[in-house]
Amino acid sequence: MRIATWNVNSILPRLPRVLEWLGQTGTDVLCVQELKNTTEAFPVEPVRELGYEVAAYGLGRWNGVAILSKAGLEDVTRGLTGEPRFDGAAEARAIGATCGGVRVWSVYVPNGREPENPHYAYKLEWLAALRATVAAELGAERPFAVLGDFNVAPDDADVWDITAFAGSTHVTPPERAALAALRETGLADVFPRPLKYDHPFTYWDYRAGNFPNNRGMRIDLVYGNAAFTGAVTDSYVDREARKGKGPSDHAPVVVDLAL
DNA sequence: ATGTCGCTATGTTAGCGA
Repeated sequence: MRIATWNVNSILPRLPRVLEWLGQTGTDVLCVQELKNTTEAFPVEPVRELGYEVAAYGLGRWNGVAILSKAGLEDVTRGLTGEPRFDGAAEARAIGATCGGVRVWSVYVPNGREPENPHYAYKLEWLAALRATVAAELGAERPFAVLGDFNVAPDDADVWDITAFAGSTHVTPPERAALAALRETGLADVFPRPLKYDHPFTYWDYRAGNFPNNRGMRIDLVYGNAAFTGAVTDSYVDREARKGKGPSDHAPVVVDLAL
């Protein structure tokens, strides 16, 4: 089974590339983030024509997550248990489903903006709710993984230049501690191969030639339990999908499993 | 580092988020 995660930065303008990529890679289960649209506006038909079932969760112009599967799609859950709101509003940042016996969550963790911004406290609260939701669902038997845009670089090596991140979100100790607490429920980082350079980045800002200069970050992650990681045969970042006309600013992370 | 992209309303350009 091939499972992947991809922040597409709006599903409608990205649809041609997503469809082409699904056809090329034969991905069985794709976790999508940043739909930037409502559940109802998700382009279900063209995805269905490729053989995928779709579970989408979008509330408007921001956020939005989905799971596309041709391995079955059951027990869909929208939102986290005890999920915090921001500025009084619910946001569509998490969706879970069981696909061919594997429980997957597609998550889009809040950005945090700046450490002083209320969005940063919201980010930490959101990660705590993710941990609680995961802890309640985890079992030893069933393969389980949380995939998505975590908006946290787990290690200094996961950004192109740690000195450029002084005072910034994505690298602060509380954010990294929240990831560590998530792993402590029984999950491990499925570390992908880079297809180029020494270190796998998954996101490069559109501006300033960041992609050609490889000024990237590894913030799109796959956290799996032992039943999941024990079945992994390969994992890589498909940086080819960041190239060319009209790409997302994120590349997909692909995981192959002997399941 | 802030050079781009996508979205919406204030609407054919500005402001916001990332």
